[in-house]
Amino acid sequence: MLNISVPKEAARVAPPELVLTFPRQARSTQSRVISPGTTIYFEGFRRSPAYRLVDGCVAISQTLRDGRRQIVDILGPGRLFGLSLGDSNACSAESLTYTHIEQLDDSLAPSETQQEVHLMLRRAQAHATLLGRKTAMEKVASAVLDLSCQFARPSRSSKRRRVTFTLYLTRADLADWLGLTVETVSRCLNQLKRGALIDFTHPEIVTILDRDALLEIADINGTCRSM
Amino acid sequence: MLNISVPKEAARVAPPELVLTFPRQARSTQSRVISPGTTIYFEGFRRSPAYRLVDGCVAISQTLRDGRRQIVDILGPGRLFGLSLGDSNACSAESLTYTHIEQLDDSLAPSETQQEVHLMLRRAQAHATLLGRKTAMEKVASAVLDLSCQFARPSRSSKRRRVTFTLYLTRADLADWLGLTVETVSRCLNQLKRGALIDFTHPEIVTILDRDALLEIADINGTCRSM
DNA sequence: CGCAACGTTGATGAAGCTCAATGTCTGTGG
DNA sequence: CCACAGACATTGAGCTTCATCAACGTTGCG
Repeated sequence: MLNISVPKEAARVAPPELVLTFPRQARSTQSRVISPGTTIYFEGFRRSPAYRLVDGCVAISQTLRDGRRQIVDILGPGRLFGLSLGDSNACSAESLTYTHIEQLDDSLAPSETQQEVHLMLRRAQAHATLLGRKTAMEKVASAVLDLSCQFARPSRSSKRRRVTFTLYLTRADLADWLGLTVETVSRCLNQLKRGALIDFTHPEIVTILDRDALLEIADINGTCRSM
Repeated sequence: MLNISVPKEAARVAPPELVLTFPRQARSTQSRVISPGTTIYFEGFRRSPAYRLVDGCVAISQTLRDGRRQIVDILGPGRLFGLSLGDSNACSAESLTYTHIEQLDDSLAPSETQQEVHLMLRRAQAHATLLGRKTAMEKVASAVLDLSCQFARPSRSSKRRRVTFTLYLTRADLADWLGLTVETVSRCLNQLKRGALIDFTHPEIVTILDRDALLEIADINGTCRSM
């Protein structure tokens, strides 16, 4: 007989009260700062407007019926999102920190949105390769490099190779992004720390100590290497 | 110490002689049929023209340095591909059977390519969720459903629920698509067969016997459910 | 303080990988 | 026609990686 067990997991569906609504307001560009953990739009619901992420961090995710969640992309400053075409959102979007977003009006140059969609696609493909074919260690190294590019702080002394960035993702977010568990993510990060490839004292402020070694492990294929 | 072992695997990089070249020819739509296993364009090389898949099956894939391969999408009749923007291909494209493709000229309605890019993105996101969060059984069920939609044969008697389709992918291709191994794919397919959800006598002609049960297992999120 | 959310660490278990043997099908050449 | 080779698929046995379960540490906040 066919005996298929669904992984048991508490339903982890986001509470719908948190969904963001903009006050009605005519014409001028709507801009606002939202708190960590705000759902900007929700998978399956009527399509939302598009946004520009001015500052902060947003996770784009999908959720299976039983609550398993997959973060499909992590967005940093400058990225656009909510550009889908259908009449419902394919994904949810959630802020991971205080985040400044701007609602896009229709006057945006189409080439800009087109470029963003292509970027999303390239990143989604690279991420599929990561999810399907990389080991836990490789996944974590890739994630650290990707995030260091998107969230690098202007290094005050510019001592080369020592990029520091804020990790807006919790270990659980990282796990949902990388197709791992919290524990595995934690173990990998600490292994990288012990190996002196990265450093952190607070769990959310990470410094890259040996970028080349990380690149070596991550086996990155262009997408992030060039970032 | 940091002890990261790379999965051992023979380099599986495609032989470059097989790369497709079109004969130079002015203006008229170029159309041709290519053999199974032909590389239409190669990851990292100068960007190719775009194509329409008239008939057959094409795999879009990426490869890690050590040869691990991830198939990022499987295309059936009607799909467009090679639409990337950069100046090199992010992925390779390979035919999996005798495949009729048409080179697109620039006169194509931009809305059509735009729609295709959005479709690619939606599918890549759904696939990321599959790769990161589904079990082997769920992955295989999802794949069977997806392929049955893209490659369903016109059923002669239209007895409902009994869709039959040609599985152009080998077990190895399925494994590379689903982030599994050949053996696991084979075991799952045979388990579905023993459970009478699908049937096949030849390994490449598959019949769906219980679509609802497959949907139940696959936990599909819209993308394919609606197909 | 005491609770809640998050992170770390260790012990154990299982899903899926690896390795190996065998089966099936197709095409080729004697 | 049959033997054989090669590619692909199946099946079983054992092992590895990562998930699960559990305990404990840390931080921040009412």
